[in-house]
Amino acid sequence: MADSDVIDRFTAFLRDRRLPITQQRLAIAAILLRAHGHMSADDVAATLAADGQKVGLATVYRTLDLLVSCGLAEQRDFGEGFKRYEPMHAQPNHYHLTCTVCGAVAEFFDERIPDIIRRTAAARGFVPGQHRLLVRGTCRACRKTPSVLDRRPM
Amino acid sequence: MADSDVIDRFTAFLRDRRLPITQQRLAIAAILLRAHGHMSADDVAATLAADGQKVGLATVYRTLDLLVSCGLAEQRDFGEGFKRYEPMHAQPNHYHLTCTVCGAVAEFFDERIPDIIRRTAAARGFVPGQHRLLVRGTCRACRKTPSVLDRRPM
DNA sequence: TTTTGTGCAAACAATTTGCATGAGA
DNA sequence: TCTCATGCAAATTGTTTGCACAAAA
Repeated sequence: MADSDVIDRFTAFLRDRRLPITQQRLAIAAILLRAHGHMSADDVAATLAADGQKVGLATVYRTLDLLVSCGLAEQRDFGEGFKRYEPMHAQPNHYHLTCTVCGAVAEFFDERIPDIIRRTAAARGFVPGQHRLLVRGTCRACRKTPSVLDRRPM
Repeated sequence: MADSDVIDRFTAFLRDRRLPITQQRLAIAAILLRAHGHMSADDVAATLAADGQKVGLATVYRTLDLLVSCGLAEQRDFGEGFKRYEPMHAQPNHYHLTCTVCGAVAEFFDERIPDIIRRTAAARGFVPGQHRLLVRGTCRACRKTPSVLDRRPM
């Protein structure tokens, strides 16, 4: 639950691999893991900069990779032309509703979906791994602006 | 059904907008629309080149955009770092099973999924537009190689 | 003959990499 | 002190754009 808990998991991971526990790594982990949204590498760097810490973008990318490797974060692609990183303390398996007007991302889960996938896959001899479901649309707040800007890849 | 049918729709679209019907446009449309898979811009250019026709990559991109605009193709992002284009003569709404070993893409559809989405969205005041479901895993043929290469964005 | 397209090369944006220097253990 | 990380700048990759020339209407 506590932030420090997650940071501890990260430091344990680093120690385990005999990798230095640097200020930058801790700062980046703190920013991403404390965030509720889905941040881009740039978002992380900007937050860091706003905080007075200047960390190179390359370091941000490298550290985000580490967080992904140890399972504390996941890379996401919403088809925006860049990637976002999602902290993994949330539900392990969930789907996304993204608003094409304001960019807000809401999450939901329905266990019927993995079930449908399991059956469909089994019927074709396909062994399913991860899956994702992305729904684009308009959130309650933006309802008035239906958004025709939906020519992005799915 | 016939290829020429789809090409006709494309030429009609061009004529309608008073846009020139060029050899390159016809060649690109023919290649993409005849394809069963999901091709990248590079794939299209390579096929064209193998055919003796040399068309600039920029033209390929521009024409693929046109095909998307007129609804004959859709842009897809499988998280590979580049985009693919899918001809739209197939089922209008379907989901993807992609093999992380060989890259094969299979399609399926299950009407319970749009249903679940409609209900979930309604419950939150979200107006759903398009949605997509992507399942990664291992296809029957590649079953023996479970693929640990799954650190790509979802 | 007047659009609009095409090809090429340069421009771009996100991400990665090489390398000299600096910080952790 | 030895290893590995960092920062910067250069390199890479997919895609887009500007512009002189060429093809379609």
